[in-house]
Amino acid sequence: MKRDQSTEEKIKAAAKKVFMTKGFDGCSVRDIAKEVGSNVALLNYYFRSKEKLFELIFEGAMSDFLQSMIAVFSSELSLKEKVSQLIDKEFDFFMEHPELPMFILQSLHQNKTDAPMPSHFLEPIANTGIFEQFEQAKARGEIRDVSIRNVTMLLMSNVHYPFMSKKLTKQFHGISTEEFDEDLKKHKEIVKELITNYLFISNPKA
Amino acid sequence: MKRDQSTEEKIKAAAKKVFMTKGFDGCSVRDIAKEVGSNVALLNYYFRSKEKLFELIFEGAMSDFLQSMIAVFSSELSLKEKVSQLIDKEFDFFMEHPELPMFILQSLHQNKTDAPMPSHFLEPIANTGIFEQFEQAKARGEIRDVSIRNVTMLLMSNVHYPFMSKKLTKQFHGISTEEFDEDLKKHKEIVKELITNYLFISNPKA
DNA sequence: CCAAAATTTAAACAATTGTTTAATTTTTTC
DNA sequence: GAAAAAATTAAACAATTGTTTAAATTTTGG
Repeated sequence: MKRDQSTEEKIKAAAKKVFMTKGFDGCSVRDIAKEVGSNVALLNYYFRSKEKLFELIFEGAMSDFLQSMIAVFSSELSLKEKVSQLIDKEFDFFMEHPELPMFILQSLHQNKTDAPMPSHFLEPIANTGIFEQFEQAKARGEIRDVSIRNVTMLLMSNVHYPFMSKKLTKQFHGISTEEFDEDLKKHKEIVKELITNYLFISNPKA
Repeated sequence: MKRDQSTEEKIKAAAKKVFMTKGFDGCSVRDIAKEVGSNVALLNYYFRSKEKLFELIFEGAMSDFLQSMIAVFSSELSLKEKVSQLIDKEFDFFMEHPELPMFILQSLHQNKTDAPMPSHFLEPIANTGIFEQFEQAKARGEIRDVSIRNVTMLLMSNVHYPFMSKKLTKQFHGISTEEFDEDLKKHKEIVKELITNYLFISNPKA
């Protein structure tokens, strides 16, 4: 029956590469086939349509996107250490996959459907108990009286945006990729200090 | 010679609307023509090609994008007040044009050319003297020893990203547009406090 | 080794793409 | 008001789009 598992995987890898860099609208199925080194018909043989193939790639990307978050939240650390580690791990992760934030946000942005995020993405995060840990820390007066939604916005802004704005930032300051990467590293440290300083009250209950 | 200035403007307005929401690759010239309520050929009569029309729209968007920044920097305020006002004004501006950050970053991201930003965009900013004001404040010990590039990254991240991530954030938290807008307002205040607290040393020279 | 199944290919499909041509309508100019 | 210029249209163009068909090739199972 099955002859070569690797063909299906090769197509997925090529599709991921092409979709990530050019976006759904910015590429043709022939672009992907060329990347695979095969015929266009093969793509539809395995994945029915361009749209179906894209949905598969997007789901995988979204899963990766949320994975590093879950790993940190599942640990047995204090909230302060979790926040610090989250910033660290997410930065390291996006250093390896710098195109991911843009791909996710752009795909959602141009997605016609307002379909809600499937629960299999969100439940694992809720199941880490991070929300309860946050509310308890707030109740104990260890952190500021700020909503977790606002903390999330703060974290995502500072972790995702720099990777999305590489071209704008490089052109804006007229700097090289090396200089930009230096700025990225420094930014990570600034954000860690900034957010932990803001969020955590130095003398709890005092 | 000229009959109706408004036709050219109507096409530009339609192109702006369509390009902004769907992106260059996500729309056809016929989409724009339909938005205008006229023929496709009219677009090329006025603007030669889809690409030329897009470049025009993009340049205008980039100009708007940087304009609110220049207005604040040109004022006679202290650095601290400028930073605070910048966040305020940029937020208000993007409330009116929420699709602008995504359009700019996405267009740059998929732009094949690595052409540098034209100087007519950057010079007005440099001419405000903001860079000198920043370095002087640093020399006086009023602000932290952090590069202006890192401050820029901090500001842009927190000001642009929330408008780009609306769909992700709404789906992530399962909230309505009204709730999201409330979060946005709160985010603005948090960012103002966060960045000014971080950047400005409370007791200079001490 | 041979038939059946699975895989891969080339070719064609109708629809859509950006652009151009040429004709028509509207406006301007004198 | 008639000739000239400008604006607008319909139609066609070649190329590209996603998808399908049918034939060819390769692999599998007995």
